[in-house]
Amino acid sequence: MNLSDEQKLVFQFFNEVGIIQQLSSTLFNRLLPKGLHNSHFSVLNHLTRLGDGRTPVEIARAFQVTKPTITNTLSTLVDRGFVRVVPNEKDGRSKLVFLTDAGRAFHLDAISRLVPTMQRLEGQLDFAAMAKVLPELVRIREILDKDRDP
Amino acid sequence: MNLSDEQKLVFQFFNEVGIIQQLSSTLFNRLLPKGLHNSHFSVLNHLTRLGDGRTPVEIARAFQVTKPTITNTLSTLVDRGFVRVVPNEKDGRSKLVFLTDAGRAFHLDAISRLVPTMQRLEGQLDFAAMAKVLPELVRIREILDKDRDP
DNA sequence: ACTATATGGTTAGATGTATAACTAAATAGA
DNA sequence: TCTATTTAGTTATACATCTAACCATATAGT
Repeated sequence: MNLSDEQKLVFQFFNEVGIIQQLSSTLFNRLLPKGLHNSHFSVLNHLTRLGDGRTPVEIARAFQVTKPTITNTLSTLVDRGFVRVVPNEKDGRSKLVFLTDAGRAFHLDAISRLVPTMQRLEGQLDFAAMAKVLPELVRIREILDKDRDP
Repeated sequence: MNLSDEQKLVFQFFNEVGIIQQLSSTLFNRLLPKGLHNSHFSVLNHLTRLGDGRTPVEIARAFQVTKPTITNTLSTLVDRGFVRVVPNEKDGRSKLVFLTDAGRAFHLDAISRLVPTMQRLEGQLDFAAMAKVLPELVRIREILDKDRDP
């Protein structure tokens, strides 16, 4: 029982992706203050870029994490005073997440922490290559995403 | 304070990588028996492909995980009887990891579990694209890897 | 209108991985 | 040779994320 060459390729691909994810998330986590992680920053970034007033499930879907995970992430952000979570008038089951002023300030501060590392990477990473690869990654992500439920 | 377009690209790239990692590892984890994860299978796969008798630190470096992480992963594999960890005669500080027969058998069994999913993905994934992207991923991984310690 | 199903969210529990701090052994430099 | 530094590994601890099970509310089918 062996894997075909194509299956080995898939495995190798996911292996590289896993390592890059590990290295990059460790890199970013170290830049954030104690107790705050990539995931918290990402949520603030998402709400800043695309607008707040979204439900937890919408946010969970955007990052492809489970509902308990987003509950946990949001509760940390609430404890830090970076978001407010209020009942949704339109739907009694759900809630809406809003950024606070402190949350917006923290987001700006976090970005300023990231910049020096980004600039260091700029000297080494091949942006043209990354830009070319990105659409392929998006397609692969979409396929995996569609595949996972049935 | 804003990110440049290039910095946004880097962020978007790592974001896609993170999501793909999450989806793929969840996919594979579900295929393995209760209590065994991607990480355990990967170690067995590594030792099978490249030969056993390696030290824990060598294995940790191959997957870019920390020493406590590999200690934990190996202890699970030892508990399951899939590897033996013995003192290294050549270096009193270190140990050597060997596959057991049960470990080899489990590895084969795990592969047979993966095959149907792999075949399902074969119908959807673009292997040519993945093969083209892979070398770029390797280069990016190597840059991140070099960058992380200094 | 009522019941069954689907959806949003939380709680409980398990586990993988990280950092910090430690011990033991090897190596390098005076 | 002796000390200082590096390297291998473990232990303690924190935390993000997962699955399973649950409650509350909304929607659909009869």
